[in-house]
Amino acid sequence: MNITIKQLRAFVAVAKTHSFTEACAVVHLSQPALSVAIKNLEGELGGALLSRTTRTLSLTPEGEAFYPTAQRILADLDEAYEEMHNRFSLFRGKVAIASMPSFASNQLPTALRNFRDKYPHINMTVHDVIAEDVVDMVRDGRVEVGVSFDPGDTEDLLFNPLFDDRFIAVLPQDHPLSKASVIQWEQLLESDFIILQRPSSVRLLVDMMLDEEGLVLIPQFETHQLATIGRMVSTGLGVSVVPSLCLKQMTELGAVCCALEAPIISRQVGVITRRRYPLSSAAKGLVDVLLTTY
Amino acid sequence: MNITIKQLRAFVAVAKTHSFTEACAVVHLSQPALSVAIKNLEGELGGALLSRTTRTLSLTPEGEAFYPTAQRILADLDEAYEEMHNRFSLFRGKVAIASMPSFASNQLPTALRNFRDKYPHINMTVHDVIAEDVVDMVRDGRVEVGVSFDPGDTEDLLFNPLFDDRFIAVLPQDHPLSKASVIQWEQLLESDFIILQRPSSVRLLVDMMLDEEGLVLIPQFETHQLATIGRMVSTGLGVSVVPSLCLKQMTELGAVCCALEAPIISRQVGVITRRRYPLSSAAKGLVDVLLTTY
DNA sequence: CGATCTTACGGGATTCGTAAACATA
DNA sequence: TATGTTTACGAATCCCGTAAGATCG
Repeated sequence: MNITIKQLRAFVAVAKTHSFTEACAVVHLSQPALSVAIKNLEGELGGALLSRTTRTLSLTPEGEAFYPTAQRILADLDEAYEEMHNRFSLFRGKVAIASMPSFASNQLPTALRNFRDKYPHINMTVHDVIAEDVVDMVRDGRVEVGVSFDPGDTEDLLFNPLFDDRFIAVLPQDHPLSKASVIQWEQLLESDFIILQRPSSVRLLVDMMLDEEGLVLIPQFETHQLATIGRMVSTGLGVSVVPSLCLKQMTELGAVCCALEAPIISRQVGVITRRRYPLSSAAKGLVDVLLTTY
Repeated sequence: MNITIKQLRAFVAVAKTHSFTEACAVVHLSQPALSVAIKNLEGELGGALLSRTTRTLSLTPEGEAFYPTAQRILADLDEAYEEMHNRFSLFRGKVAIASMPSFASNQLPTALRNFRDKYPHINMTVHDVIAEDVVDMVRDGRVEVGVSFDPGDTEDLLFNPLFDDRFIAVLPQDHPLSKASVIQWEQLLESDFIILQRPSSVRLLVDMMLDEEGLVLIPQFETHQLATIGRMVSTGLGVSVVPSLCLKQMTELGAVCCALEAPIISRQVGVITRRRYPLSSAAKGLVDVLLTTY
């Protein structure tokens, strides 16, 4: 079978206009070229589609049957072509991103806003999940882009750092240390402590660090929402530590934030994508926006 | 847009096999040729469909989206191609024929049998209507082929004669004329007469002829079924005239048929088709069978 | 180093447009 | 005869296959 799309277009044009001459203009072909195109198509199909004398032109019954089919195929093709063009030109498409909650609620919105301004017709899905799940979702392709801590040396993932996230102290406004520029961990542990519940990466990191330093933390309160911590601290129930990402949020909730050291706990936050798997144009655009926004 | 079907086939083959090398065999192309085909397709669409290193090959998200579409288009095309091929090769298709009742019930069945034997998969529709309606149905395209009397010089119809149909006398077996080889109209009119009711072409023709010859016919019985005439004649109710087409039928019903002359009423029976409108392959085949069967 | 895809290039087929021939109302 | 389609043919284009180059595991 050796049908070409040009032949189909030629046939549809002739069938539509009922004239070779008029169809010429439609397909941008000379009369003879169009004539042979139709002839070849008929040859491929095994019989005549058009019955033509110099004065009358009509479709054969077979041509009549083929006409809507040819139209449908061409329409389908054109639609697919448009669709692809739109995707590649980022005029439309979709992309899914997963982000750890702290980033999702603090920095991500402005990035999304930038992206939306640049590519208004891209459909987006945001998954607000804990840091470990971000990595998993990227790994098995449920999202193309993730924002989380550096997953370390992995064979199948790529990590593009955005910034350093270090832990900061969160204090009530009337706390004795609230005016200090830098606070030591040992100083902080003297106050009642509010901290995130166990499965979170923040908690795990803090536990690990304290263990190494030989410090002991007796949590007075545990919760699983950063916002709750902020409110509890600001009402004077105790102190806490959160990723610096959450500084703005904590301040808004009425708490005071201070740098924290000895040791400085910090992790790289960045964009995670799959290695050896290509990104969609939309995802490339999103990664680009993320990297330039921060 | 300059996509070609070959490019689509190339893409689908690569996407299916996940390998250029294997796909080569499928599309009967050399590796480099296939490579440029894909490259050109990607160029047309505006971005990459495949992500390829020397060891791994995967679809981009855009390629993933395009793959089923491309498959569908190709399947649609192949199906249309098959369909057309089948029609032109008379392996399948359909044709409608209209025939006047006398021919439909006497000669047509064997022709249809021949046609069916030759082209077993062609769908047929037979319209058993009076001679005038046959012409009308052909004229406005409700059927492609008609069998009827010569419609005369018409601008829009073609007539292909099959045979001469002359009127014959129908007599009871014990009728005095039943042994004659030829009967005159005047002799026949001496007996009681059974004849078809008015709108039929047989009746009109007979009336017209008698008028011209100055003969008078007083019908004893009128009916609108040829079979009824046959039975009435064979039971001795009277005599009649029918087209020679019906000879066999009349004989089977127990009547005797004789040639009739002075004048000989005859008309050409033949195949009617539209002028300047092409026939479908199936219709051509049917006309061919009709012309060769008689 | 081996397997695989890409680039380079010459030959061949296809297809185009111009010009002339042909056909029908 | 005039309009519109087909055939003929030279030219340009496109596409293929061979050979060499590049790249990843």
